[in-house]
Amino acid sequence: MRYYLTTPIYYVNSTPHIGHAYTTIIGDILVRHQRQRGAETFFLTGVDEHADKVARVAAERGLTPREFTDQIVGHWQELPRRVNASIDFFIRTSDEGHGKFVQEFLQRIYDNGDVYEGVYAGLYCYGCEEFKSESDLVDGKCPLHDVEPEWLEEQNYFFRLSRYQDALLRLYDDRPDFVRPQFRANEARSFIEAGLRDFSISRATQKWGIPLPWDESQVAYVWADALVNYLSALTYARPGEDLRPKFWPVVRHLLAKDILRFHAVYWPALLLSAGYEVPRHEFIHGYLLVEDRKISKSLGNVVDPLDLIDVYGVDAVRFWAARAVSFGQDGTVSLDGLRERYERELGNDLGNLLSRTTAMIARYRGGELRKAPGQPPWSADDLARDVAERLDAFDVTGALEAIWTLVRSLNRYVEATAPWQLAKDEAKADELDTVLYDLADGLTAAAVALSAYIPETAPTILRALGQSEDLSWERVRAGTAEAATGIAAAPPLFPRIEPEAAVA
RNA sequence: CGCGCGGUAGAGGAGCGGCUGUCCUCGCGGGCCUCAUGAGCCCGAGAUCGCGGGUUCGAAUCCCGCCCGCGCAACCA
Repeated sequence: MRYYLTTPIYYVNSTPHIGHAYTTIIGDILVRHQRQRGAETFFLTGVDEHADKVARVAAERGLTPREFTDQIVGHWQELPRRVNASIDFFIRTSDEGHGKFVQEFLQRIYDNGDVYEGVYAGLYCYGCEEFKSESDLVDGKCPLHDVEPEWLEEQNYFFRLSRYQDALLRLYDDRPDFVRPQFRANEARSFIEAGLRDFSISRATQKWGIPLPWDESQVAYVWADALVNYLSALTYARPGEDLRPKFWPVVRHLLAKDILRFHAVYWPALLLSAGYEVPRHEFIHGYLLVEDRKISKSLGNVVDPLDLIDVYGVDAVRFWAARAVSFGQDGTVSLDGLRERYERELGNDLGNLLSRTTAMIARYRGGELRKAPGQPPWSADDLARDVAERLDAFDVTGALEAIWTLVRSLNRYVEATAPWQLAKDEAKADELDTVLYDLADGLTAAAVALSAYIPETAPTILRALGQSEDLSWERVRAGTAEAATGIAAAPPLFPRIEPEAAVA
């Protein structure tokens, strides 16, 4: 089994914000989970560097574009590290390997007769030396230069998107799960149905970019360059190895709704034209809308996710991202919400469960866990199947909720069996052993199941229970815990955070 | 105009044809426990599941209409 997952490549000249972290975190949860199930995985993220603005800013600073992006790409390389995303490769569209591949890719489209010369017309700002869209303008003027852009026409190359209308409709009809959630597929499909126009894939006025192989006076336009990263990375991520046979087309693209059209319409058409299979799935998620009542003093409404990690820890932020908003929908989140989740769910439900479990094993059995399975009122086996099914379908939130149901069951089990009562009665020693075992066992299974979400904390739980740190998915089952000794009352997994520190 | 999404207890969300409106987080009222991170558990108050029709033995869940909020409408990562 193979699983290749991508995030979009982020625009290098902007700043990482919570939304970028969100996509990267969710992607990592999916990949880590598949890895637990024994899949051979590949996880790709990176940056898009070929924008005219990059070249312009670089020139202002007396740098080459690549020198400039070398300076700012660090923020983006930092992002996966800080959210503990287990990426396999970080692509930059200025990579030599990418450029070479894009040229090959476009040449195939060209050879296939899908490219023709046409006239591209638009509003052009001479100050910026680029075309502007309506949304770029303020009061009809370029906000940077405060002048009205001029209508300009240039000769460049177009891709015959219109030729792929029927093929795309067939794709959507044959593969209802190509784009998920379903309502996004509907959106894309109705867009296609309304009729597709060819689009320009090159720019004559721009110099920073990948030259077209058949006309080096023009460079590839952003969408003809950036999307191809998903494929190009496979050709050079591991020197001397072509990963395409392994990971194409078992690719899953993760992206936010703003770039649905390019991924769900343009990209499959480009692939078909170039003779590649289309991706296995594209999952479109919504926006994380951060409620900015009492935060965002100087940063507008941009909350730096890295700051949140400093306060609450990476696992808490990952957990929150997966839990706070139903994955796929838009959702409003707040820093209060993060703190609540941290204290109530991670601290009280899970952290405290480990504390009380280990404390009782230490106190009543001198730290010895005996293998004495009972018939607890939950089924780790059902959980394993349910969670796997949900994560195969990108239901990151639902899968977590399912695991949390187990965590809550364990707390209820403690109350129902009252081990502190059993401990008072020598005749009930076996019963106590069973309860303690069931608790440790359930917690072991929960920790393994949760490890994709909270990769730092899960092994800590296993260690505290004297269990192996093996995260294989087969361990999410009843009776997974082994006998152990030397179990001591565990320190808090998610200690309370002082209010001062919590003010982000 | 068109297309899409949403409108569920005080707040925010799951649920999307069937056991009495079930569940989750927070808030509110009451109680239990003492293993534990001022943690845990139970009970309760609180909803005509936007409005009006229809389909069905049965609808929050499907269909039609309407109202309200949001998004998209093509070169905008």
